[in-house]
Amino acid sequence: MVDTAGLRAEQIEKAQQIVSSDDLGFTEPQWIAGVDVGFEEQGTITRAAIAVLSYPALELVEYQIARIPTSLPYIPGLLSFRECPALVAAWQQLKHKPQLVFVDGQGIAHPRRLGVASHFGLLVNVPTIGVAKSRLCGSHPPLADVVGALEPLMDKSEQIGWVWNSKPRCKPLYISLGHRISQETALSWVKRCMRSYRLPEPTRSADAIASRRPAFIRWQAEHPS
DNA sequence: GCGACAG
DNA sequence: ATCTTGTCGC
Repeated sequence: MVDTAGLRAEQIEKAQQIVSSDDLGFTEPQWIAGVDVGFEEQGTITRAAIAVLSYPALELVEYQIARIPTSLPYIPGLLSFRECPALVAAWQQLKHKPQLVFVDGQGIAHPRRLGVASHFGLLVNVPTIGVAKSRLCGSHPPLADVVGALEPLMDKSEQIGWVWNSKPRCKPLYISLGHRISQETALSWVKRCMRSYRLPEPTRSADAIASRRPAFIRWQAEHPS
């Protein structure tokens, strides 16, 4: 089975290494990436995808896919151990190394402050932001029913992220710093990468590729190579 | 003890 | 996450 106690202990140690202040290494990034995973063969194969977009144009300039045997089932709180191996493999295939990465999942908005965005950022030493579609832990005041409504995501008295209405009539986004970025800066970069959809472009592109959405299949057909 | 629980 | 058609609302 899985040594969950050991993995949780590992998270507590690695969380100590997370840098929660701005250490971006850039003024204006040239490339921003989105990473996400999908599955094949009843989940036995994990398919990781990384979409590198130019900034500020937000156009896809490169993407890489890595397929790895799934080593762990999905266990709330231990998602990074299931997804990081494939994500790191895809990262190593990149020709264009992005200066900032958006990860589909939580950053420090995690029981032990090491969500997949933080764990991945630490493994490849790159600034990361966690953009999740639902909540893992923490609480927040009711969100006003208007676009742009924002509330801090709290755990006890500590702010671990933000809950933000990115689009009308859509569930909010749970945004938290992953690594080498402050929570304020993380939120500002998510806002700067929005293009009228619920999810920011880097995340949307990565999801389209990882899950083989029609949008990506079409893009692929139009771009020979 | 009971419920909650990223993807 | 993944399996999937139509359908409701802007």
